[in-house]
Amino acid sequence: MTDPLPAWNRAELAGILTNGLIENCPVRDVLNQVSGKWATLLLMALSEGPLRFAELKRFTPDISQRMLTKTLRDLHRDGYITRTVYPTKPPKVVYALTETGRSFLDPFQALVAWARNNHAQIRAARLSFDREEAETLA
Amino acid sequence: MTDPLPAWNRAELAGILTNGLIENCPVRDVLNQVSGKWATLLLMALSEGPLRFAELKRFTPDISQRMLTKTLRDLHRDGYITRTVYPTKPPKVVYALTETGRSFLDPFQALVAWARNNHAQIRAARLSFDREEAETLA
DNA sequence: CAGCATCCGCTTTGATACTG
DNA sequence: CAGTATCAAAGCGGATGCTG
Repeated sequence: MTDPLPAWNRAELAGILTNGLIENCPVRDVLNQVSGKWATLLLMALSEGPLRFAELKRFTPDISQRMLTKTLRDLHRDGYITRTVYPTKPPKVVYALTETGRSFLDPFQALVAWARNNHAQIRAARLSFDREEAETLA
Repeated sequence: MTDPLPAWNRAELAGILTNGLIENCPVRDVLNQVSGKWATLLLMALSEGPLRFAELKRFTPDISQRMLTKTLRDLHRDGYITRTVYPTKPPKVVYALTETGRSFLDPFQALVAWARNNHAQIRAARLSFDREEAETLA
C-alpha cells in the first residue's frame, strides 16, 4: 500500500500521455471518445447482445435522440460497434459490439467497480471538505 | 474471446449505472470528476511523489493556471490528493496522492494500457469509416 | 422506425490582469 | 509562489420539427 506506484518514470509518462502537448496524445485520442456522457452506457447496454435503435433509446430514457444518433455514430466510426441495416419497411437497424468494443469493457468495468466501491468514501471526503470550507469562511 | 461478457443483467446494469436516471448514478458521480481534461494527468504526475504547484504546472505546460488550480481543488475535495501549505515567504504548497488517489490509478492505468494498445486499430477504423462515407457521398 | 437539420443555452475552458 | 477575479470563446448537449 505504501509501495511506490508502478514505475512510470516522468519522461515516459510525458511521452505516452501528452507527446509534449495534450493534443497529440494517442491515449487521449482514444479516451476522449468514450469519456462522453453516453458512450460507455451504450456499450454496456450492448454487452448482453445486439439491440435496435429504439431499444437503446428505451434503455437510457433520458438520452435525446440527437445524442443517441451521434454517440452511436461515433462508436461505430471508432470500431466499437457494428451497425446493420435491414432495409425493411419500416427500416430496422441493429447495433452490436465488435471485438474491440467487447475488450474495452474489460478494463472499463474494473474502473466502474472501483467507482462503486469508493463512492461512499468520496462523498464523505466532499462533505468534510465543504464543511471545513464553510468554517473557514465563518 | 467470444464468451458472453461478464454477466451484468439488464436490471442490475440500469440500477447501478443510472438509478433510473443518469443524474443519480453513484458511478457517474465518481467518474465525472476524474473524466475532466486534466485530472488524470495530474494524478499520474503525482504518482511518483509529491509535487508543488509550480512543478505540476511545468509538468503539463499547456494547462492554464486557472484550470490547474481548479482541478487540484476538485481532486482535493474528493479526497484524491492532499494539499499541504507551508506558510513561508514566498508560500509553498505541496500536493500528494492519498491512498484513494493511489488506488484509483490502478484500474485507470489498465484503461490507459488498453488505449495505447488499441490506438492504431481505432485510428484505422476511423479512416476506413471516413473513406466509405466519402464514397457514399460521391 | 431511424434518423437529419436547425437553433439555442449552459457548462467548460482559456486569456488576461491583479494579490497576499 | 500560489493563487483569485473577470471576461470572452468554444463545445457539448437538449428541444423541436421534418424525412424516407
